[in-house]
Amino acid sequence: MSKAAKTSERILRAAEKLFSEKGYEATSLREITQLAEVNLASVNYHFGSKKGLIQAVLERYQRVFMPALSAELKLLEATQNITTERILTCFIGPLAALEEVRQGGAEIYLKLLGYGYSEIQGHLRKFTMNRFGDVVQHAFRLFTLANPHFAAETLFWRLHFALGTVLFVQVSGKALNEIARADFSDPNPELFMTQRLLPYVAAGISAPEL
Amino acid sequence: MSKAAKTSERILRAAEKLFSEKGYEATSLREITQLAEVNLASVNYHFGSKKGLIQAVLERYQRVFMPALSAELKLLEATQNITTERILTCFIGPLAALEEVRQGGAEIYLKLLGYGYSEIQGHLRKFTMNRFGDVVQHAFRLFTLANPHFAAETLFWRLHFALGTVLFVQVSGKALNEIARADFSDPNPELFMTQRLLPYVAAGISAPEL
DNA sequence: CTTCGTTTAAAACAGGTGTTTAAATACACC
DNA sequence: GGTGTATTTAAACACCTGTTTTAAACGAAG
Repeated sequence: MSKAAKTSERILRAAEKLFSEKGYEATSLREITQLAEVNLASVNYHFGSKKGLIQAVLERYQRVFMPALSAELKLLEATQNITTERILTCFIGPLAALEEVRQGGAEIYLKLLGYGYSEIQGHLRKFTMNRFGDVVQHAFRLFTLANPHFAAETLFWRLHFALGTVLFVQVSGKALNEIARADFSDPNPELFMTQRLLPYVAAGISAPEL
Repeated sequence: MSKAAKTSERILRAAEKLFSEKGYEATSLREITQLAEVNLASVNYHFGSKKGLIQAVLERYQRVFMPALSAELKLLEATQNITTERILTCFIGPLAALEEVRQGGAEIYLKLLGYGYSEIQGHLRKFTMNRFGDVVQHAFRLFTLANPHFAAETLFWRLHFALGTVLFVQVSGKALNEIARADFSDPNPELFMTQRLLPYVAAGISAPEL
C-alpha cells in the first residue's frame, strides 16, 4: 500500500509532512527522498527544483481550500447577515475539508503557510494573490461590510494581525502544546480553532478604534 | 569610529542586524564576519559557536528589557488599578529603552524573538524562562488579576496568541509594510505599537469567554 | 627590550546542500 | 516482440556551512 503510490505522490506526501514540521529551509531533499523511499534525483525530475516542490505541495492544499472558502463566503453574503464571527467561521469548514487530501491536512496547511510567510518572504504572498486573489479580496470586502465604521487602513492591519495570530500559533504549536499539556487537558484541534482562537481573533478585529 | 569598536562588539552589532533581518539559520557566519569586517574564526574564538553568538545577541537585549519591564509591572501593581491595557502598556517603555543599545533596538529585539520562536523551537523559551522566569510569571499574575473571571487555561492561550500576534507581525513586517505603503501612509513604529497592535491584542485577550 | 597571555589571521577540514549527468531500467504502443 | 519515450538510478558536481588548526601579530607587565 505504501509502496504502491507513484513516485511524485510519495515525494509530495513526505515533503508536506517534513515541511510542516520543520519548515522549508530546514528540510533537505535528502530527508524527503529518504522518507519517501525514492531516489534523490527524482525530486528535480518531477518538480524541477526544491522551490518547485514547495509550490506543488502548497498548491495541492490551496486548490482544495480556496474554492471551498469562496463558496462559503458567497453563501454568507447571500444571507445579508454578515458579522466578523460569521466570516471567520467560513474558514472552519474549508479547513476541515483538507482532511480529504490527508489526515491532519488542516494543521499541515496552516503550518505550511506559516513557514512560508516567515521564510520565503513575499514569494508565498504573491503566489497566493496571483492565483486566488479574487477569493482574498472577497473576504476582505465582507470584512469591511461587517465593520463599516472602520478605516480601510485599520481593517487591513487587523486582518493581518489575525493571520499572524493563527499562523504563529500553528507553527509554534508543538512547543506550546507541550507546555499546555503539562498544566491543562489535551485540546481537540477543531475545538481549539472554534473555541479558543476564533473568539480571540474576532474580538481583536472588531475592537473599537481609538 | 566604525573600525574603533572591539572585535566582539563589531560581531554582535553585525549579527543582530542580520539575524533580525533574515533569521538565524538563514544568516551565515561568513556574512556576519564580512559585514563586521572581522575574521571568520573570531566568532568561534569570542562566542564559542554560532549558538553561543545567538545567545549573546539575545541576552544583550533581554538584560535591558526584562528589568525595565519588571520595574513597570511593579509600578502598575502598586496603583491597584490593573487592566489588560495597562499591563500591555507596561511593555512599551522598556521596548523603547532598547534604543539605547542600538538605533531600532525595539524592532530588532522583537524580530530576534520572533525568529527564535519559529526556528530554535523551545530553546529560546527555556533560555528566557531560566533567566527571567520571575518577570514572565509576574506579568502573568497581573493578567489574571485584570481578568479574574477567566479560566487559567483561557488566559494561558490568549497570552500566547498575543505573543504570536506581535512576533509574527514584526517578523513579516517588511513585507507587510511594503504592501501597506502602497495604499496607506507610512506608520511611525511607536505609534504603530500603541495605536494599532495594542488595541487588537488587548481586545483579543479580554474577549468574553464562550 | 623581552616575555607571555590574548587576540587576529589564513587556510584547511569534514560534512551537508541543491542540482546535474549519464547510464540503466521500466513501460506503453505499434 | 521490438522500439521509443518516460522514469529511475548511482555518482559526481560545485558550492556553502560551522568549526578547527597553526602560525603570526598584538599589547601590557616585568
